[in-house]
Amino acid sequence: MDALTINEAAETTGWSPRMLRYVERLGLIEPERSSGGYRLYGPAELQRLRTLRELLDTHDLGLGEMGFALRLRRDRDLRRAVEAWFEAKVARPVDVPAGDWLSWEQDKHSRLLAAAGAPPS
Amino acid sequence: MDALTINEAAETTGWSPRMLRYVERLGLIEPERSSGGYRLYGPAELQRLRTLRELLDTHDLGLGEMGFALRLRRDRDLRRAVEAWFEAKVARPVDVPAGDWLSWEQDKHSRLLAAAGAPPS
DNA sequence: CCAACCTTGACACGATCGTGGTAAGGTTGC
DNA sequence: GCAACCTTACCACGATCGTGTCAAGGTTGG
Repeated sequence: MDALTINEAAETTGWSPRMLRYVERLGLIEPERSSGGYRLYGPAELQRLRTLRELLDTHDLGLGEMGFALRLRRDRDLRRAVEAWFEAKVARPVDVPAGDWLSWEQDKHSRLLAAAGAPPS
Repeated sequence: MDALTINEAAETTGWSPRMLRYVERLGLIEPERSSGGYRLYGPAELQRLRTLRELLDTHDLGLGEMGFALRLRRDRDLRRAVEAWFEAKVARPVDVPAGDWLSWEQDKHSRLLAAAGAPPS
């Protein structure tokens, strides 16, 4: 057989079965299912589980943070919005009439989107 | 005067003073300081505070997640490691001798780093 | 067919997050 | 010089996270 059930996968990867289900719910590793609904972990999933553990340990990350990273890479709008916000720190427009910035509402947002493009730091 | 103190900034942005300090501790918005140590919020910071609020609301984000996004964009190693892990989901090598993958320890990591490069989804 | 395993769902519980308050002391500006 | 504001540093407290355990029921395979 080429696929392990959840307890076997837990033993060879060091994760607990509970955590494997949690990791799946975060969308990070979603194993195939048997016709009856059993999770089936293949070599690829097992390896990814091991490297995931290593990634979390070496960079002191949490699963939630990896879940957010996944969201970032799946949701293009979100990614662009977040990047735009950070870019604004650099690409600050100064052509706003003094005294007017208090009423300068966030339609600036669109301007930010137009000015996309990250300079190599 | 062109810069507001923390309470004034709080009033015009809707954040609480407490939260402004928190946002600062996360590294998201770090206002200048007066010679005596008072935080001084200029137009740019005020605008960023407003757009930050909007970003969090429209995408249902938390400050912690934005803090992580900041980490991602500041720490090149972290960003590459995270990306490499996600890329591995796609760029799965199959040239591992069958039955041997159980002992295939995570020195694969280096291979992953070597195989960087995102295909346009 | 039946023991051993898996499924989802619920309750639990310490740790961290998001947010507020308060205290002790320094800064500003009229 | 002094009232009003700011600073940092704590204690607090509900909410969520990470993780475990248990219960009721379905699946697998010899």
